[in-house]
Amino acid sequence: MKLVFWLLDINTKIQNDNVDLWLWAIDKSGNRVLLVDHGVTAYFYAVLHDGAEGSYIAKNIMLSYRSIVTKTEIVQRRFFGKRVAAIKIYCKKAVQIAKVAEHIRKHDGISDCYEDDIRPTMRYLRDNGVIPCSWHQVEAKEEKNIPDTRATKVYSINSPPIPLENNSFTPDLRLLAFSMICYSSEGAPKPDLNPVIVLSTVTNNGFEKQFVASQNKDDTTIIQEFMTYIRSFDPDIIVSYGANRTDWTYLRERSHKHGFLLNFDRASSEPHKGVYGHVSTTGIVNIDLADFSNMFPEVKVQNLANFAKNLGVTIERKRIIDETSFADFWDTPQKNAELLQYGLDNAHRVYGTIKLLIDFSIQLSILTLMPLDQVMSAATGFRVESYLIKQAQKIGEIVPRRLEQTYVPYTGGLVLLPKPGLHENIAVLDFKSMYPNIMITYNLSPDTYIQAGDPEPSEGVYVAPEIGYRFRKSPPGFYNEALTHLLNIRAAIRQKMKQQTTRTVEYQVLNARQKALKIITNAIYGYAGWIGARWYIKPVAEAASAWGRHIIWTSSQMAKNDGVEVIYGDTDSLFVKYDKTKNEKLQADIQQTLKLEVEISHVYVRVFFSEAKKRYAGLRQDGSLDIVGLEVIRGDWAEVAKRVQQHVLEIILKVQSPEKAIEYVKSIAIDLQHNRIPLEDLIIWKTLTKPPKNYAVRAPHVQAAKMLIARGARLTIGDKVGYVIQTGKGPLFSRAIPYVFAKIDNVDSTYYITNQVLPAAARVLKSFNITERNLEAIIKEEKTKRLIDYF
DNA sequence: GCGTTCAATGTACCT
DNA sequence: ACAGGTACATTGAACGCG
Repeated sequence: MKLVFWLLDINTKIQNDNVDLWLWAIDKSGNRVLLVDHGVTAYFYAVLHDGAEGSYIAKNIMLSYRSIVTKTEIVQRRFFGKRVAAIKIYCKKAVQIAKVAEHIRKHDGISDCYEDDIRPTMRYLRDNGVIPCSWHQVEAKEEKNIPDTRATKVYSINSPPIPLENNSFTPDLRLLAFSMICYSSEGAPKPDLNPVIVLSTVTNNGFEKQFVASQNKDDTTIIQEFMTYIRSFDPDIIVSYGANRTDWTYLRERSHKHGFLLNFDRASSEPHKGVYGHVSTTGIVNIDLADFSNMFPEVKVQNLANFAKNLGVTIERKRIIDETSFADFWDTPQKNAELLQYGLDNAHRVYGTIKLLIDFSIQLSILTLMPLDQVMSAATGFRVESYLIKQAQKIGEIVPRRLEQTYVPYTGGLVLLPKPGLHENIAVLDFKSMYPNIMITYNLSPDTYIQAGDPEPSEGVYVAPEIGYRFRKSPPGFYNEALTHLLNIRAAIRQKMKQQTTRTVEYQVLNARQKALKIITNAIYGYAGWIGARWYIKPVAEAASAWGRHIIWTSSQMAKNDGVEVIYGDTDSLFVKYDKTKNEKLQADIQQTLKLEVEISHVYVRVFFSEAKKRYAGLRQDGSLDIVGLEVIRGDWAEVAKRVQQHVLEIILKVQSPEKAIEYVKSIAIDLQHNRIPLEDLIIWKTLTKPPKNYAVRAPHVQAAKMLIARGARLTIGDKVGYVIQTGKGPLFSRAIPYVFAKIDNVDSTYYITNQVLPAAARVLKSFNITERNLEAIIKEEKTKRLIDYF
């Protein structure tokens, strides 16, 4: 029978060395179905030496490995752009590939073997043009003997599915968001000791359900009921915040302790570690919102509440209960209701957030061919690579192996020295998608690079400035085609979006798609210079940045020659004095000379620069402030210092009165002296970048982390530690204390004045001849004045 | 023994 | 585990001085 389905998830099933492909899907009637393909082809390439006798070698291989190799073909392919002849070697079983390739690699006449390291799921999707999160059609036969699976029907298929043309709509997916609370009276909960007390769930039909441990904190029943509930609701997607790191392992260990398995997924298996640090739940897309955090660097302290709030998902209740208080809330009957509500709130936060991000995830999955449950947990480099592997197939490029490479840095973008002080009417010129466009214009790609000493091709070369690397002008390289493709599709989508007046579902999908395209496009330059890349060729990235420097430098010279004052510039932007006529002429000249598009992204009414690069503040025409690089937007300064600097900047840029700014700084300093600033505004957050004992110096946040760990907290690399500085003798690090243990009366207000508020304020006021010393003196003066008043 | 100087360490930012 | 460029605070050893 013919079956039309939407592909939700894909996994391999290995039984007696046989690799089957399992496609979890939703059919047109909304049935959850499983398609099993028993006939997956497994192959790899053995690239031949120049002039090697391919057919002879192939015959030999067939003979030597006749129990394993089923077929060989001589094929023409490309490898780093070079034409190569290769033997495509088909094996009976996918599990044998790596071993066979290892042997054949050493054969006479074979230069190397490739693509034995491509995962069977990727191979299947790529070779057959099957796309995750998309509709397909296939000839299917009902199969009865696949036990232990939760699917309305199980089919076997003998030929791969064919994607349908009209792919745009997503079926109604069943979504379950959950959040877990554990009981621990001492420090971080440990699965061997501490029970799960509350499991809260919210589903897409608006239904809330909570599982609460018994009075004596026995979690046997709730974990079982939680699983029963999952099985009966049968979600397609299960979402959490942080479950890949904690909840799944925790629940698993609790279950095992009680003597049962956490086997709620559609194949009755337990959550298990997959690729890219991801946890797989077979047949169910497991999404962890914590994996999205690098998309939102503006959220400085990563947690569910901040994350949700940043996206506009707010819960009416204001109270956040600290993890360390869960036990107290459980033990105090009057607080029970609040604890339960908090759990439910979190499940709602998870649900509200994934609703905003699911379209993007789906689009990224479609673009990269990575299954939906992997794409968000995969690092950028692997997403780019997955996209490139898909593209490589189209041009017959063999996928290189990942090699151990030594890291050798190269020169990057050019940053111009800013002109310090206040400037009026400043236009910001931006090169649109600079690196992608440079790579297209100069055909920078692993397969167009001409190695030093190699002869120049007849079609000519582009020579990178400063470094002199050469790239053949034609044909278009692998990256060139990929980038052109990405940019063109994105432009088309944005055009389509412009035609839409209302925010339809289609608009949302288009928007998600263009975002996915954008992040992949922008990451290709970085990928090219990444030593972990399969297609790593350092000169490609090096040449792109060399052209970038040349372009920004030349443009700044052109501006000067046109009588346009240049205030600042960084990599792909130029800050210049605004003059409509002159700017537009410059824009046109740059475009003509340098072959890259420039736009005037905005004009500042007034902009402030200190002497430092990468730090400035600009006043926009609508009255808003852009603050860049300064303490205000840094996560490792106390809130009080950031607020002071923000106000100082506003006063300087709007009112333009340093005196008023000083008054303000003074008032806060005095508030600090009198402990009138709440403790939470004094917390300094810093990230642990290694295990505390590995630090070479004694740093405040490390000391604070050690104190937290001593009290049972679970802290790992990447966690933020919040501390405050207390009064006392000795160096700073000895006076740092985790903010949860701190008391406002013990806070060292002098530190906050001299090392936080004053430097932050002086960063701006120095340009107006007010130094930290001045400020300090003014504050002291105020203090004595008060004393005199007092006496 | 004490204050000053400066490289090293560490973190977070910009494009 | 996409790149390099940059600012800045704090530590801690080296240094100079008395």
